[in-house]
Amino acid sequence: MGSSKQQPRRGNTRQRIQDVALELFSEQGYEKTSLREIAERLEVTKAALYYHFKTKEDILVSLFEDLTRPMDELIAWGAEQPHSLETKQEVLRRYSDALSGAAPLFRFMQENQATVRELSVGDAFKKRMIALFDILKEPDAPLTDQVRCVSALFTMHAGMFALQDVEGDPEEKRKAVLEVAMDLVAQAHGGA
Amino acid sequence: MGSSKQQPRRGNTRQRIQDVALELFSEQGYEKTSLREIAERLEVTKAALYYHFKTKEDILVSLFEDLTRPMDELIAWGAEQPHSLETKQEVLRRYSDALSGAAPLFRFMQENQATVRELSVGDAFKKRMIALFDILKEPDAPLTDQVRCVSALFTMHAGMFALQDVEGDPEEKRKAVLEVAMDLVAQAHGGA
Amino acid sequence: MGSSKQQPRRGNTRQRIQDVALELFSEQGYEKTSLREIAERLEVTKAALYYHFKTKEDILVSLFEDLTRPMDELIAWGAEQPHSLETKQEVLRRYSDALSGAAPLFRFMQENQATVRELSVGDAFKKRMIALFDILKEPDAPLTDQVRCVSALFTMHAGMFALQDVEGDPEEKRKAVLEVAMDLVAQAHGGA
Amino acid sequence: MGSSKQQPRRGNTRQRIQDVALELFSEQGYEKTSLREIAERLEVTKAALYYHFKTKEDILVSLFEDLTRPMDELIAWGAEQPHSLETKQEVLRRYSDALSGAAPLFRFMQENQATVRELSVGDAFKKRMIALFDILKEPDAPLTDQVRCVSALFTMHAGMFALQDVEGDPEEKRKAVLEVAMDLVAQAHGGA
DNA sequence: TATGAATGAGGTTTCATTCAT
DNA sequence: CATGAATGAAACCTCATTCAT
Repeated sequence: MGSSKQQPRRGNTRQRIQDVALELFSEQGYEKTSLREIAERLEVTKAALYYHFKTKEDILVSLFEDLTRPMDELIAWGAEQPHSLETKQEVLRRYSDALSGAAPLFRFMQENQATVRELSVGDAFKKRMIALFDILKEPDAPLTDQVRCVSALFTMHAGMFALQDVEGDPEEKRKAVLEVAMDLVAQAHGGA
Repeated sequence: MGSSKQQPRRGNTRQRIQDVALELFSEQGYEKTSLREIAERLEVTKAALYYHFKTKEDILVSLFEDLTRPMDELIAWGAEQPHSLETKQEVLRRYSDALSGAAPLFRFMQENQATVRELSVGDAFKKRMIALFDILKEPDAPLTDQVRCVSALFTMHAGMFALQDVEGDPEEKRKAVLEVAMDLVAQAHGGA
Repeated sequence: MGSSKQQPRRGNTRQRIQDVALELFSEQGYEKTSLREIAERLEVTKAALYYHFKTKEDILVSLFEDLTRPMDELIAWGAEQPHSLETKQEVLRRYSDALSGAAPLFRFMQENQATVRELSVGDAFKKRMIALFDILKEPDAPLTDQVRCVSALFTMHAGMFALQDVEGDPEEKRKAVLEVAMDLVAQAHGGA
Repeated sequence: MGSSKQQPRRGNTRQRIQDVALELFSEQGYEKTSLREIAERLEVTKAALYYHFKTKEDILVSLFEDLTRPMDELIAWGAEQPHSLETKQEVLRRYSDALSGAAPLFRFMQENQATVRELSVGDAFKKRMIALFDILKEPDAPLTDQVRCVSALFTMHAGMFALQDVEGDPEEKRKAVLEVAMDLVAQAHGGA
């Protein structure tokens, strides 16, 4: 407390870097966000960033690892359940929750696909998508129903951001998005 | 004619720049594609690009303008039709055609949203999306149906790329995507 | 003519970069010479260096290629001659001439072996040494005579610099160095 | 003793730093070896190095001082002896022994002359060379014989490394090198 | 004896852009 | 219609070093 100009910088710097980085990455994109910018916001030198992370990409990787753990667990759980509609719905419900806990990261992923594709997190992300897709779709579903499942996924990822201009409270939007996704998956499940 | 060793290279350089640029932009992203790279592929100097285009962004703008004209016309037409289901379906059908004629550009738009948002084409793109959305949705549609319309749009844009790993012939995929989009819009129309 | 501050910079920049680089590399070493330093001496920006050379190492490579051509030819010639003492002496004589035409480069090579070993020119240099060694030594020479040949080579490379503190005219020093080298090789030739 | 998981790590850290540093310096060169690298190999932090040595250069200086003491003594002894051939030969013999006890350091000195020249050890090394040279050569020896003495020195320093590719057992190589050096000095002594 | 956290200076490289020819 | 030469800004990253604990 008090007005010491230079507080002793406790052990939270790593976390603060992640916070600022995620904010900037998701606002401006990965390439357009320079380490200088991140450092300046934190009133730290660039070299300090390199004390905590080996490379720029490493910052992103760390964010991804920290924020997508719940999804990993969810997918692992889902993959072991029976392929029933109930399972699928439960997965969607929980996925929706997880998403809103890591919204900025997913906005980032959505809007920086070209960049992310070349990065190691791109692979991880793609694998997750495929795993989810395999949970939602029936083994020999016709093309149309496969599209429905993909569409459900996209709707959940992009829906929130696309609805930013639409008036209404965020929680209601989330429910609406979830409902449409559930619907699509239900149709695909029935149509098999 | 005469004894030119080089390829004919008529007044088509501008076009060739656009072709290569679109290919690279959509493959690697806008920021990761340098003018040097474009120039090298064309076996031309960077300075030559500046004879044909004022800036890097200008290349992108020109691509956008040239390739989205059909959509502009479609939207203008659609906005004047009655808000019937038939109109909406007709718009979706024609939009699907237009999309497959400019697939790389749309892939680019989809995968570089963060970049594009700051550029002038970002605005134009967003306006188009909103215009389309206004054609598809009923004026006072409930949130869920609005999501369905947004979802239909996203499905069309992203569907093709998302289905790259799924086996099947492209034209059939396109039809499947269109069918799901039509379905969503029909539900939204009926549910109003 | 006259005192224009900024002469039009003719097509000699590449050459001037090489000159300055060689001077600095040989004075201070490769790692301790920064591109900033080279650029400043030439009153040019760092980026200009990159117009003419792809990397820092490339500058060195170009120097090596340009300055060691005569040696390559000499070695190629020597390899085809009979293994007589006359051949060996002729090679030494001509090598001594070639060396004094590229003295700064060889001083650099001598004094930056650790650095150069990791660089592509290191390999080229080593190969040349081995080729020369093979010309000078008899196929089954005893170890001592092999050492004499190596020693002759080293004497020629390092001799000039090591004698900097000794008083005397450079041309005479060169002759003395050559004489000792010739002697060593003659002993080795006779001793086989 | 006790249940320490780590290696004993007594008060020998200073020594271990020197060992690793010498290994890396001689393998990669002084500039290319960073303190981070040394610290990592020792599983210690960079700051720990600064507890034992004031600067990076200090590590090198300490190595030099510790490893060249025998030579200092040898040179001091030699300077007081009569300038006879026997003295010279004795000096060479003992120098050869001393060299093989500190081979990596001398390899380092040989291969990093450019770097070392600016450092304090450079001076010390040069002074030693001159002192040795003064022992080996006759006061008014003709240029050629001076070259022979320099050459003898170079042969001993560089010979071992240059012969790495030649087959044969190290101890025999050392003897061959010594023999050639003795020969050169004998010629110089006789020729005066 | 050592570490954790940070700094300041500087390194090489890349980029979009300009302009005289 | 195009090139050759260059620039200024900025990028990512590494290094030796410091200091409170």
